[in-house]
Parts: sequence; C-alpha cells; structure tokens
Amino acid sequence: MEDVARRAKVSRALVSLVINGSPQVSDERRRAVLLAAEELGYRPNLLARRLAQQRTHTIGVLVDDLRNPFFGEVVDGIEASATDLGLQILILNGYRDQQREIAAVETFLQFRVEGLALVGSRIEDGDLARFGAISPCVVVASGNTPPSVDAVVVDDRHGAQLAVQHLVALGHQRITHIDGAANVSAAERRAGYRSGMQAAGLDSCIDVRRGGDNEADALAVIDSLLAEPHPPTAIFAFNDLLAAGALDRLTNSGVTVPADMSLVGFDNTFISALRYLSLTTINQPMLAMGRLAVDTLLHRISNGADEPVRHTLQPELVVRGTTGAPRGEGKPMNHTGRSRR
Amino acid sequence: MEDVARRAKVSRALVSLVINGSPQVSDERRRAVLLAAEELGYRPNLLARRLAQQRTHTIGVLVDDLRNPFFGEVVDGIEASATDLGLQILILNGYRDQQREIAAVETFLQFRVEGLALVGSRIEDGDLARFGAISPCVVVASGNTPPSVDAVVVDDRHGAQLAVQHLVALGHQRITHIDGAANVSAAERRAGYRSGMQAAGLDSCIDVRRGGDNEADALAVIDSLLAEPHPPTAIFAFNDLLAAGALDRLTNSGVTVPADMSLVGFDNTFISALRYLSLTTINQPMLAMGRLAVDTLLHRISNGADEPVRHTLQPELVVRGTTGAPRGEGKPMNHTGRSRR
DNA sequence: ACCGTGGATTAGAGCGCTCTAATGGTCTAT
DNA sequence: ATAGACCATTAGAGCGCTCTAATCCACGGT
Repeated sequence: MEDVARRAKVSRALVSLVINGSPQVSDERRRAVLLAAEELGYRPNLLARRLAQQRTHTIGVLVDDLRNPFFGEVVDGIEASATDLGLQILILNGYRDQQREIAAVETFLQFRVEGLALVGSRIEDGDLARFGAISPCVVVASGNTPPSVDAVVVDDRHGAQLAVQHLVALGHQRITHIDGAANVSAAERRAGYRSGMQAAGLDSCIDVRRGGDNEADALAVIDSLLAEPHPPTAIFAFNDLLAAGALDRLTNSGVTVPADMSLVGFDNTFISALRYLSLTTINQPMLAMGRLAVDTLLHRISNGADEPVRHTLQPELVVRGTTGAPRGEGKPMNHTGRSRR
Repeated sequence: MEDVARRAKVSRALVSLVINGSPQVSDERRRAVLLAAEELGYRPNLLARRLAQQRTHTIGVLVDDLRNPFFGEVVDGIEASATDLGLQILILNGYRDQQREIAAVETFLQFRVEGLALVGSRIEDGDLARFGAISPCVVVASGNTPPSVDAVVVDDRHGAQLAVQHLVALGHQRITHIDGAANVSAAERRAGYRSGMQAAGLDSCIDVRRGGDNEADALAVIDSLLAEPHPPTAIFAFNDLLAAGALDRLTNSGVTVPADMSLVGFDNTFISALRYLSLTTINQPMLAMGRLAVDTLLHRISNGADEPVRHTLQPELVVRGTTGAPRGEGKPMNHTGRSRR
C-alpha cells in the first residue's frame, strides 16, 4: 500500500479511499492510484482490512455433513442470500461429529464472524446458548427444539402426516414406518406418522420398525417384513436413502412397486428424483431455509437479544412413481406402475 | 489480551507465549494466564494473529461444484490431509462458472492463503499461470493439461480403455459411447474409448454420441439408439449420472440390463453404488487425489519455482450389475442379470 | 483584502496480535 | 564477592490496513 501511494504520489489514506470506492476522490487521483495498483499488482490484505475495520462481513456456516445433498442445498440458499447482502460465508464441515462441530464454532468465533449458521448441527442446547450469547446464531434444520437460539426448521411431523395421508387416500391401511432411529428428525417424523395413522382411524395398524439413515439399514427390515404372514401394503421411510434401500430389496424379492407395495421417502434429495428410482417423497424447502436463516441472522444482528424466534417451514408431498393403490384393496388398482427390468 | 494480562498480573507478551504453548513459561504464570483467560472468556483474534505472524496456515480450496459428490470426496481428502498437517482450509464454491471461480481465487489471494487447490476448475491456463506466480497452486481433477502449474489428475483415457476392455472381454463389439460434450474430461475419455476400440480391432464399431453431464442428456440418445436397425449391445457413458439416465430409458423401453444391453458409467460416485442401480463404473481415487494435492502444494511451498509437476493417478474398473455378456453373441449368456420390477 | 465555505487530501492513532532484543533475577563456578 | 550463564519475563516495534480529525486549497461573497 505504501508502495502504491508512493508511486501514485499520494498518501496511504488516499489509496485506502480509492480502494473502498469513496466518492470524494478526484478522478485524477483515482486514476493515478488505480494505475499504480495495477502496475504493482497490489492486492489489499483482507486480514488487515478486517482487523482495522473491526468488521468481518462474514458469517460462519457449519454443516453437519457437507456431503449430504440436503444440507448442500441449504448452504446454497445461505450463500445466495448472503452474497446478495455483501456478506462472505465461511464453510466448515462438522463430519457428523459433535466435538468437531464445537471446534469449528470456536474457529468461527476466533475469526470474529458476524453470525453463525449451524446447519443440521448436533451441538447441544447448553453449548448453543453459550455461543448464542457471544455471536448471533441460528440453527437450521435441526430437529431438536433449541429454545435458546433462533431456529429455522421444517415441520417434520406435518411432513410425516402428509406421507400417511397420501397413502391412506390411495386406500392403504397397513402402513409401516421404517424410522430414523436416533437421527435428529426421527422422533418428530415418528410422531407425525403415529398421529397421521390415528387421524385416519388406523391406530391398530401402527407399525414402527427401527431403521437408520442409510440404504443398508432398510434391508433387514424389508426381509423381516416380507417374512411375516400379513405384510403391509405400504412403507413410509425416514429418508430417501432408506427408501432406496427398501426399493432395492423389495424388487429383488419379487415385490413390484407400487403394485404390490407403495413406498414413500423423505427429503426430496436428488436421488429420489433420479428417474430410475422416481421415489414419492416429502420435499423440504431447502433453499428457502437457507435464505430464511440469513434473514434471521440479520434480524438478530440488528435487533439484539430479543426472545429467540423459531421459523417453521412447511414440507410438501412430491408424488412420483413409487406410490399407488394397494392391490385388490381400497380404490381400484392404479396401473401406472412402471415396468422395469 | 490486555485485560487478561492485567488480570493475571503479567505482560501481554507473556499471554501470547502461553496462548502459543511456549515451553519457556513457568507453570505458575501459565496457570494464572489460563485462569484469567478462562474467566474473561478470552478468545484470541485469528485475524490479528495471522496479520502479525505473516502466516495464515490456510490453503484455499476452490470447488467447481460443491454439490458434485465426486468433488466433495476430493475435498474430504484435502481436508483430512491438511488438518493432519495443521493447515486450515478455506472452501469456496465456483458454481461451475469461470468468472466466479476467478473471483474466488482473488478472494483467496487477498486472504493471503499459503496455497491454492483448484478442484475441477474451469480457469484457463493463462490465468492459472498468473495465479501460480503469486501463490503455490495445484489443479486437481481438471482434464485439460495445464502446463504452467502443478496438477493432480486421473488418467481418464486409461479409464475409458478399461471400460471398453471390460465390455470387449464380455464379448461385446458394438459399443457406443455417450460422451461428455464439452465437459473438462470429455475429450480424454472419448479418446480412450476410441483407442480402446481400435486396440480390440473394433474400429468399424466406433460410435460416439453427444451426451452431456446429467441424467436428462442421455434420454434422447437412448431413444435414437433403440430406433436404429442395429443398436449396440453395450453403452459406455461419460459419467454415472448419464448412465443412470440411460438405465432408466432403457428399462422403460423394455430393454433388460444387462441381458439386452450392458452399461458402464464413470466416476464411481455414490449413486452408482446405490444397490438399486448397481452400476458398473470406473473408479477415480478421489481421497487419494485430495491427499496428493496437499502434498504437491507443500512440496511447491518448500521447493519454490521448479518445473510444474503432474501427478497422474490410475482409475479402476468397478464391476457391478449393469454389465454382462451380450445375448446370443460372444461368450455364453450371463444370467446374473437382476430381475427387477 | 478578508473571511467563510466546502471539497479534496493527509497525518497519525489504533485494530489485536507476534516477535526480537533487552531486562531482570537466580544460580553456579571461580 | 563477582563474573558468567541461563532462564523467565517484558518493552516496544511492526504487521497492513481504516478512520477521525486536521489541514490545505481554491473560490465566492462582502
């Protein structure tokens, strides 16, 4: 900077003004500075600027699992909205590990980020409260209900109800839920399934099986289901991956989907949209969640320590090819069933 | 820091020493400082540290498309290796756009990163050379051959040859390639397909169709292929997504895979591993590429401006369920063909 | 000729840390 | 007792920038 100033025959302060696009610089000087900067290959030091400015214009985005397409899309929403507002985002991956997530937040804090967005975080409420006291903080897409910081979540319970309602409308009664075990949103979706079944007067058909969060977790469940004397006619899985695993095992066992068995996933990740799977699922408004997270953060930044707010977005049913009427029961059979290998 | 020093009744310098874990601090003072820091909730300012240190311990990782699982895995390799070495990584998404990628690199440079890893970058060689002159720089997984900076790539040509060899060994002759159009690695894979066919004496069967990089791009190609009087018995697609699209269109058209048609993808992304697809594909050693990228960067950092090096890793064939012998031709028919819906 | 005005420019302190060189203090050898 | 050595501690400059307040310099009005 010194060098640029000397070369342009102005003071360092003037260089700073030019770099920051101040209007009160004569065109003549501005050109001189720009030229000198160009010639010297000058690039302002962001570290120094931020230190001096006492502002970082940065929000820290912690992603529980960067490889999860669901979270990836939320991050895209955050980034889009943040860059619109001239904020930079700093992404750190939590690798599905609470300790690493806490460490990541520490890093953000040391960086003096102006806000924290925790996407799918596993951090517990106590720590959350601590962080929230230091920096504006919003939790995104974490099923548990953190009362101490702002949150942007989707109504998992309602999503599960939508799935059940869809199946019931098609004429299904014996609908089994393969759950998400200890995953963040699992409890809510389980509850939604239960209340959906009850609302349809199907209390006696309620059947929850322990699943997990990936493809393989569905396999054994399907096997045991098919071995039973009276298997269900429909399955609602905790997420798309589980549904994909179920689909594989079902078709390999000679069960035709959806003619013999209907199948609903959750999340509407791109794998459910793969034509070959064409999974009926429940969509979460991922981009909207990301945007809303930034808005919430900004609101918190300007309005200080009000009560934490909680934004709940609504999921939507996405009907694709894995659901239809049950065979010989309820409504007349739906023969859109795709013929596959 | 001032406050901590005062509270612990020591100088600022001593606080700095304690924070940095210097061995030459008496236990007594160390404890006093740590206590004071704890009580005050002191968190060192990373910006200031780095400015003063003149080192950032950070490498900038530019990802062409963060949502692409292939790149995601490369980044994981980079991160794992970097954190082992005490380096922080800064991730920026290029959104498949050259302008945004260049802007991202600018940001990295302003941050004074100590190295640049460009994953799947679309930045051209001229700009690359410019960046490489400013900061150590390694290009990862970009098919084009940048002579001016270090590179870690996979041998796409060989990968394509492996695919062809596999199909030929099964007895296929009419093998069509659905290419990647203008994508970075498309030309190399095309060339590998061609040379593989030639090596098998199948020059006359060479058939390249224009594809793209996603599922939908395969649809029209399959339609026209099936409309022909003498369709191929096998298809080698530019990537897994394209193969997934092909698989869908084929099965929907009543073509059984692999009995009537074999199919090979490329990348070994997790979608090819989905049981329901079970795609034969070509694996790229993604984690290894990430690690090697960091090694290369470190080597460049310590060894300065030698000639650029180019590390080429070898791809591998992963046989799954979409390939088998052609019907009634070559070797006896392979009936592992999965029965599906 | 003088003052006031307002825009362009600059001096210089300060952001929070690190790091070198200097200082102080204790211990051992003479 | 004294010099030397060695360790723990500290003073203070410096990292590259921003930002406030001060300065400078026309210019117009009286």
